[in-house]
Amino acid sequence: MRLEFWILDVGQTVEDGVSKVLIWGVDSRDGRVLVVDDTFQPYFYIVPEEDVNVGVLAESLKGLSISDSPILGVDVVKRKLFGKDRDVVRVVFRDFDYVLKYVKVFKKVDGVEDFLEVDIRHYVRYLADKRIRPCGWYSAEVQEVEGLKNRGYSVYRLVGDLKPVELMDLPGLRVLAFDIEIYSPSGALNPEKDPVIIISAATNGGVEKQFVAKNGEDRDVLKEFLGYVTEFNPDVIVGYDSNFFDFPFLIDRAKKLRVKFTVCRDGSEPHLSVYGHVSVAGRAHLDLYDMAEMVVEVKVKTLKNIADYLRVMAKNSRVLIDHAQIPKYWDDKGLRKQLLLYAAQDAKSTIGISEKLLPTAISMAQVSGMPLDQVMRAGVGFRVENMLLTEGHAIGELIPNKPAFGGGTYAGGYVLQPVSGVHDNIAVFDFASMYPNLMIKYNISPDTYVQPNEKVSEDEVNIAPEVGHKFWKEPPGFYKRVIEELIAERRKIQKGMEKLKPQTLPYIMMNERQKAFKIMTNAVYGYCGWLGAKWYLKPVAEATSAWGREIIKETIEMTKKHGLKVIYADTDSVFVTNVEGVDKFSREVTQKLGLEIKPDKVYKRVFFTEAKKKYAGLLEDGALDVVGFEIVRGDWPEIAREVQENVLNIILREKDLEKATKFVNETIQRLREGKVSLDELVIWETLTKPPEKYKIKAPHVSAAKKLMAAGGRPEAGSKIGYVIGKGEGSISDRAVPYSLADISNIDIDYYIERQIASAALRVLEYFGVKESQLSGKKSTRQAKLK
DNA sequence: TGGACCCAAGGCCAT
DNA sequence: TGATGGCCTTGGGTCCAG
Repeated sequence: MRLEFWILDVGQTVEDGVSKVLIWGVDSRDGRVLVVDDTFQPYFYIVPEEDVNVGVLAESLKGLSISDSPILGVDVVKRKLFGKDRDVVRVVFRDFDYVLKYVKVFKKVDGVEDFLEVDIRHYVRYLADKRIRPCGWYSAEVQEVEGLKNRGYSVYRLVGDLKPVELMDLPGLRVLAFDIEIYSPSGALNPEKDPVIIISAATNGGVEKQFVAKNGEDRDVLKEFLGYVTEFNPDVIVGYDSNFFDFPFLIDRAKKLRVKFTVCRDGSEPHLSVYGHVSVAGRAHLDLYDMAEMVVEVKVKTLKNIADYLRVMAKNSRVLIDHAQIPKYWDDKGLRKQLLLYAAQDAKSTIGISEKLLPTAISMAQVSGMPLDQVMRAGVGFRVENMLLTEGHAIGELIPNKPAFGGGTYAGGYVLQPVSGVHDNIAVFDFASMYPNLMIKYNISPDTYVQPNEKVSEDEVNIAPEVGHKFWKEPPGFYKRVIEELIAERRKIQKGMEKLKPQTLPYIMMNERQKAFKIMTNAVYGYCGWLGAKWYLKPVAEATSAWGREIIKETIEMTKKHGLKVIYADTDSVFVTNVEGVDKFSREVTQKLGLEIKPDKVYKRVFFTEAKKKYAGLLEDGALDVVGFEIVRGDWPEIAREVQENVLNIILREKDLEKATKFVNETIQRLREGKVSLDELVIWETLTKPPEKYKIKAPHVSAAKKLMAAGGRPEAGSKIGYVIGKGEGSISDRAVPYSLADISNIDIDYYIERQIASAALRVLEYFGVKESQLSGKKSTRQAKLK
């Protein structure tokens, strides 16, 4: 029979010595299905030493396989490695568990130089070789496996083809959000001792559930929750920090209570998988914290902050309870209601966030070819690499092993020193996707790179400026093909969108998809310069940025010839005086340089200091656009950012220096009078490693250590919020964690001098305002006292 | 002995 | 666990005038 289904998750197993690929999905009749393919065999390649006869080598390897061996075939095949033809030996297995064992055996054979593709997981290879992408519709010839009813899904065996179906719609996915609360008087969160008092759940169908401990007993909480998961049978499970908190705690707690934690579709228990991800078989588990990274506007990525930014909850109905207060709220019968409400809101926020972000995750899975539950957990490099596997296989390129060493840094984009001051009527032009287009134009790719010692005629190759790397003009390289395909796909989607109504689900999905194509296109350059990339080749990255510098410098020269003044330029953009004829200029640049340059925006007025990568301007619609300044930085306290924003607004809109200065002084006055809340003074910084591993003394590290002393658990990746208190010693000595701080013990002078005045003067200094004109500076104060 | 100056570490942002 | 360019703060050191 034929089965039409949408791929939700992909896994693998070995049964009776046979490798099987497990494809979980939702069929076109809203049924949940598992399609098993046992016809695809794992394999790897052996590269012979030079001067070794590959046929002889293959024969000698064949001799090593014993009668009941899992080896199904040893053949000589033609492939390419970095564009060079190679004859290699392909060894096919029945059971992927044997691959590494046989690598050890074959290593000892004379004439074997290297092994390739031994570390490619079976299902990853399956998807790449067969060009199957998760989160898409497929049609398969299958046979139902009987006797497996009443599991909430049907099982099929693939007996024929499996081919894509052009369908943009999504199946009716069932999404479950969950969130747990722990009763831990010590605050140490120990699953051996501390019960799970509340599990809150919310579904995309609007159902909300709560499983609450009775008399502090949590065995039933877990059991009832598991019962509900089985009953609702979700396709997608979402949490917030669920990879590192909710799931690990529940798994450990269930072990302690001897409750089988059966959240997987097949009744098994979840396990820790690649990229530090908790994998739930048959369902896609997404930790939305992984997606919070994309929300760059939110600097401190708590569930509440992300939910508020995405407007998934009504703000005024919020209950907020500090984690340390949970035991108190639980113990007090009067307060417990609030705790239950708080817990319910967390689950509701989580399902709300998932509704906004799931289309993005699905699109990234489609474009990268990675399963939905891994794609947002995996780094950008792995997403690109996964996408490249498919194309590599299609053109017979072997996947290289990661380089063991080498590398080093190389020069990047060119940044022009800005002309400082205020400029009126400035147009900004951008080269659209500059690096990918350069890679296409000059055929820059790991398989077109010409080794320095190779003899070539100059008209056969493109030679990069400054660095001199050469790339064959023909045939089209691996990257060129991939990038052109990505661009073409994106155009196709954009064209399809023209027929759709905005705000509808199909439109939103297609918009997310075209964005995903753009993101992946632009990520190829970053990938090629990444030391962890299998296709890492420094000259590829180095040549791309060198051509980029050439292009932007030529553009700057052309601008001058057109009589336009260049105010600033950074990598792929130029800021020029906006006069009549700028359109002609951009057409000429596009034509002469063979790379499309487009007008991006126009500033009615824009301000530069002497610093690069910092400017602020008024756009034509009147909005203030701030780039690089403290206003947009998460490591400056709100009070300083607010002052700077007001100063910039006053200067750009009203050109009123006195008014701007007055505003700063009023804020300083407000701070002195204690009319400022602690929240406005908190400085947030990320702990990038455990506090004890820092070589230096720094305020956020010192604050983190104080937090630990008070029972907190800051770790690598935690955002530390701190304020600077009064007293003796360095700033670090006086950094106090936000939660332990007292507004009456704030070092007012520090905030005035180092934060408010510092941020304000960054702008005001260019208009001649001196430090001494800002009231309450320590120096002036001391002078007065004298 | 205190201030000027320099540098490395660290974090975040622009592209 | 994509890249480089760049700004800025902090702490710690040296040098030197007084």
